[in-house]
Amino acid sequence: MSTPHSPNQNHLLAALPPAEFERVAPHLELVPMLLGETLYEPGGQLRHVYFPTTSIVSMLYIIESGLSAEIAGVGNEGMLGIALFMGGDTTPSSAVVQTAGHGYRLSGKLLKEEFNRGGLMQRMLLRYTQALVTQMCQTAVCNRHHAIEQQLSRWLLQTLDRLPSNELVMTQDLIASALGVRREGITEAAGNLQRAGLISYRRGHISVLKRSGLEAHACECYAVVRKELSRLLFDVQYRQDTAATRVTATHAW
Amino acid sequence: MSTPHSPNQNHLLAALPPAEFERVAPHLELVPMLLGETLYEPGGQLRHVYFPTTSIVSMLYIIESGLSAEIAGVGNEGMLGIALFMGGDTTPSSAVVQTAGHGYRLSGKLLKEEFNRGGLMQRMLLRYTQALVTQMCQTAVCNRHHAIEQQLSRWLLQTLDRLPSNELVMTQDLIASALGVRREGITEAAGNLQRAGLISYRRGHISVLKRSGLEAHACECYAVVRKELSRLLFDVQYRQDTAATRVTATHAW
DNA sequence: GGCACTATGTGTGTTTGCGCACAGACGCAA
DNA sequence: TTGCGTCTGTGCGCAAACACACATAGTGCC
Repeated sequence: MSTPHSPNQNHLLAALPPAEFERVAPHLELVPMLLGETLYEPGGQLRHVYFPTTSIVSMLYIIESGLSAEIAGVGNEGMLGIALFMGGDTTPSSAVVQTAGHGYRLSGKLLKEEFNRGGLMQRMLLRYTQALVTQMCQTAVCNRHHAIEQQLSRWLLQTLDRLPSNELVMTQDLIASALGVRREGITEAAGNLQRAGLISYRRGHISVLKRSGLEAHACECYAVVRKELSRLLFDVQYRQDTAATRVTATHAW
Repeated sequence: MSTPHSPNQNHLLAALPPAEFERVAPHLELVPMLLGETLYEPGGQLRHVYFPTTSIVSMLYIIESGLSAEIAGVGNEGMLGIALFMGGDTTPSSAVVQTAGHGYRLSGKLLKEEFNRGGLMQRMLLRYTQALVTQMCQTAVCNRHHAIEQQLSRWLLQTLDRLPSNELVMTQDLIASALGVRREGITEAAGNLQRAGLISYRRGHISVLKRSGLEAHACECYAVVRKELSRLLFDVQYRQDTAATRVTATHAW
């Protein structure tokens, strides 16, 4: 990537008030996040939190039979490692990089200290956590009641929201294991979407052609989650430097 | 009920250190919670938080088609109204009384004040929230991968853990809408469990005969959630009065 | 006791998604 | 170019859960 990296590419970091940002900034560590890399193992001690910028990470549960399901995705709108400030220090979920890119890493110790100051950072992290909880709940309901094709549409839209272009690098196999369904199920659903002219793909590359059509195809879950995220993070206080303004302005929140 | 009521019947309240308990105790209001009563409407402003003692409340999502799914249950181990201290003030979920009983109500304003002091109350509420999140995630995975019969077993066990006896007052219809499946599906699954000698029931009353058998029948989700709750709330500081000791001692945490 | 209401049992047919098997097709690398 | 590995398309049969319909059996109420 030739694009210069900046913590402001992550919405949460960009939203921190100056004093709080200055305190953590020197400790933010830019790290590449490779496709398939495991950030957290279930039950493992969380040493760092991650603020994705150009990467996307799946939080997923893996059950005894080996099957898995994504319970939430995290991109530049959020962070990973919530269990740290929630006090649990670990979670039963895994975190796996779903789209390669970069992110900023911060030591868990520092984050906790900052959280415990009880300032805007705390307020923001808690509100983000609530948005994440909404996403998890909606996923639970979606798993129960919606068809694969609707879920695929939702998932594509959610992924798209975290990327700069309308193309995602993603095999059907990966999508299937994220949604917790068979690969063939995705082949069929994606085939329908392609025939409807909404997407097009070739071997690991999916392009979204008609976003609006995809929205119409998706279940309500997409809109609910997006709206709730927007509501919860809209009124957090934004830093007044140009970078933050630029980043946040690119989104319709 | 002839049993005397006490805030200590709720594990979270019982775990508060004396100073914090004394501050909120005068404002705790004992309220009856009637079967089917709606505590929170989706999107509605949360005025109070609830600490169930003998009642059980379902947090559920209702989708456009009218179908619903429980995403978590809350009994005397927890509380309702998390969105208040998370900063959202409202959630897209409903909260409906699933087993009639009592609980203590506290004004949202007071709870927020106490939370913002940053003391043990905050620590405890956040840890409980993480346990609740675990429950929600596990529900999401369970919805995806486990059969109705396993889910029913899990649900019965979770409900049982929140009740003093081994009998639950519950129609198949209610269970079905909690699990988000058809009533006939529950009839069939419950029939199997009954034939296996694990439960017995008659018109709205289910008795668990062999708890261990039910545990063997249930999916892993039950154990994961229970273990995580235990881990997260084990080391919270308990008040040293007899009531708290009694209440906490009745559970194998 | 009789009645109405509601809970439960059961049957049939349909749909969705799964499991497995395999064929083709694309893309990278030698 | 050739070849191999991986990704994608497709065609079965099968099982789980759904939708709908209706029969039967408790329970409470008058």
